[in-house]
Amino acid sequence: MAKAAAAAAARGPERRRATVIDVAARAEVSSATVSRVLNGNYPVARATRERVEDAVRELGYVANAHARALAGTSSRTVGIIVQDVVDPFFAHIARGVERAASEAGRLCMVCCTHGDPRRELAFVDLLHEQRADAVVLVGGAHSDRAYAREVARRARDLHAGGARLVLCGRPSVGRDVPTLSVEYDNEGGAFALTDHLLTQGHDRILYLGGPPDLSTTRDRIAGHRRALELRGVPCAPELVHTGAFSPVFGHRRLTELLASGLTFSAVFAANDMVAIGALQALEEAGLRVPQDVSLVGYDDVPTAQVMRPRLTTVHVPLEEMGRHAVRLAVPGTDAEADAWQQPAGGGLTLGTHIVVRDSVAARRPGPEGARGTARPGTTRPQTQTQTQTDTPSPVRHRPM
Amino acid sequence: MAKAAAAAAARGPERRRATVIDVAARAEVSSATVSRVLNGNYPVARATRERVEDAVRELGYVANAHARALAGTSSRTVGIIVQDVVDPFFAHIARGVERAASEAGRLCMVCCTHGDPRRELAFVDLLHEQRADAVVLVGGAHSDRAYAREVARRARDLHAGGARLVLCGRPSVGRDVPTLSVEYDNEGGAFALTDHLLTQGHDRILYLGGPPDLSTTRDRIAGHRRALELRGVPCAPELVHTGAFSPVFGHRRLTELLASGLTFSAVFAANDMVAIGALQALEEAGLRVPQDVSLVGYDDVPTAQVMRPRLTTVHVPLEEMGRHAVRLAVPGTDAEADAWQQPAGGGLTLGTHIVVRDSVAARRPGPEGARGTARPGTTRPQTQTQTQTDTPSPVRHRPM
DNA sequence: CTGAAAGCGCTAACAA
DNA sequence: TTGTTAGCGCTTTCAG
Repeated sequence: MAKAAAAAAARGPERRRATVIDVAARAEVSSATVSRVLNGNYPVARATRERVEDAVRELGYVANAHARALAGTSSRTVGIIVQDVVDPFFAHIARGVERAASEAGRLCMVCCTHGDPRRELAFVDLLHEQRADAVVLVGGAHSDRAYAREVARRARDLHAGGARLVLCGRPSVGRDVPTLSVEYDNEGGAFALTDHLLTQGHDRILYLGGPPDLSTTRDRIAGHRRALELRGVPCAPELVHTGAFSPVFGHRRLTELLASGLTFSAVFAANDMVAIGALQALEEAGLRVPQDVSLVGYDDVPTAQVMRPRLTTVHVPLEEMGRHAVRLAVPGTDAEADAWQQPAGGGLTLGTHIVVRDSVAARRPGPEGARGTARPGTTRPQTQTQTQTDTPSPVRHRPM
Repeated sequence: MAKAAAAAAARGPERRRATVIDVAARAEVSSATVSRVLNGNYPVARATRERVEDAVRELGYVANAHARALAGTSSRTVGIIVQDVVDPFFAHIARGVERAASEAGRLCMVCCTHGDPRRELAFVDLLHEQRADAVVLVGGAHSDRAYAREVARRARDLHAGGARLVLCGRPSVGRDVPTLSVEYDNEGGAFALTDHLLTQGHDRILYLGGPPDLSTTRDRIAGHRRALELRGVPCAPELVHTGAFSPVFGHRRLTELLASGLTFSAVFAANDMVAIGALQALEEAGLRVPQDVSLVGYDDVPTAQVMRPRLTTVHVPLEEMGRHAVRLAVPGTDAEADAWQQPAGGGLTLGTHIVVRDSVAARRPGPEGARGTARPGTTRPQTQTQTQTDTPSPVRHRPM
């Protein structure tokens, strides 16, 4: 009788799972043979294999992934760190990551930070402990020097251990830090959106929402400003109100702003969630969208098509970003081979484009006044979604 | 020099992570002491501890969760198996699971089946291999004898190994199979919804969507039928059209049905996603909701409040279900202690209630006709969401 | 308070 | 084709 089995027997009849040793004993082979049958990566005589398979079945044997990971083979997992699984922005990226991981034979571990940078760091560590093949850090980063350094350190640790840190939708943390990155043209999308609004005659555009210290917010505002400047429209500071990325924020803040008497003819919501709240606030104030006020969002989550009026927004290839993130980092993919060559260069940027729907109208000349057009949402013929700008994906896109 | 280190040296200068041995050597203590410092569950002299902590930092040591799991302590992970992380129904449950897991100091592994029962089974195995403390199986189950047996077998294996299979929103797989379960009053919600429609004078209600062989669909239709029978309304078979749980299905099928000349005054969409598609089909056909046709959904996902008209639906405590699922199964929670006592009894059912919004109107007497009310979506005063029925959560609810 | 040593379950040389 | 045997990195008695 093998040592392990003997020890188990000595421990008494407590709950115990079958191990390779048990299977081996039952099939009257060695543990190595069992391993070979299980992994199917080595020739095993048919009869032997069948005996082992029977034993496995009879014993209800289930391999131990930890022992397996410990004994050499990779853990076959990838980790993803997001703020919130429910937020469609993150959910879609997570789906991409999960799918690509699963296609690469990996399990996906999801962690939610709820916006706390410390939790984010802690999760990177946790995932590192799990020996994830890749850790994907999703969404805007807080622009904090010390924080970036912490991330950089972890990226190096991960890299030293054969794993990869992938930055998805956030800026690099340093010139020669071994991270991979999947970006989207955040600034360009914002530029195109504001330009669209400008073209429609809006010159007082309220920028609403998004945590002020987040890279995402910074980039979107940058694009917004660039468009403004290009048309020589002054960028009034009282028209920029950052805060959060939620419907609640959009609703609350816009309601306050409306009450304060601030004037504007269009609202650039920092993302679609904020736009949802903003729309509600506008409705409650008796303002029609787009007749009285135009409204745009960002991200193009599915709800944008369901809202009435349907929301004009910027399409971001969320799921695709997630897929690329793991493709870049996980062994067994074409992209991966290259990625390892370019220490800090493994970055790709996907294009964004605006999607014109029904929430923007040309600015009316007078202060108030009926525009004889149809009300949205009823028998009006469906306008097909129009693509304003659309660049082939992995190409940097700069509408101008 | 320690054995491991020697072996490593022999292996050459390849990429290698620091281990407890390395840390021990550097701090000039034994590996046992390092372990004690790391886990902080044992008294260690202050000076020693500090030496170890320094060594850890200097070496960039990161513990190996697999070795840890292997050496006895649990893997500290829970697994969740859903169809799709993007679908709000699953996303919300997943959020509950993730939060509760994280509160219990566990990592959460998410797997997506995309509706394939075989993938589901495969993931249970995978999660078992990972030695997850709990595996949460979410959403309706395919009513298949053999399949239920497979699930039952895995539940027993898991249980034998000290883990738990939690059925979330799906029926038990057998009398004395050691599963835990978190249900919601699916049938009751459907009953209440149909009853509401009936009360408004609708007697030809189209039931639309949901995979026909899914337990969820079966239960919802059962509630629908019960309400119909109770009021003596015949349940016309041509008014039940199952299929899928997506907007696309809702849109396509309803468009066909409308073209076919089928008559009905209300649509009971199998869930909110189907309702979204149905609404679009209705609009395209020039029918107003709720003036011409009433529409209800199920699940009460956030989008239901954003749609115009806002959707009347059944609220399901999704996130709460997720939380309960892990509470029940994971060591270190109050609920958990009891759960282990009751082999197959660890089940709780949360209540559902309908949420009345703007998508249902009393059936009009004549065939066509203007109802002088305002069009939805503009300056109309906001009707606050009304709660029709609402039972305290963990109590079985049966509107009647 | 600290060290020595025995595994946890599996894989991967290396032999046979 | 199959068996033997080292470990993988950590926790945990059992001594000291």
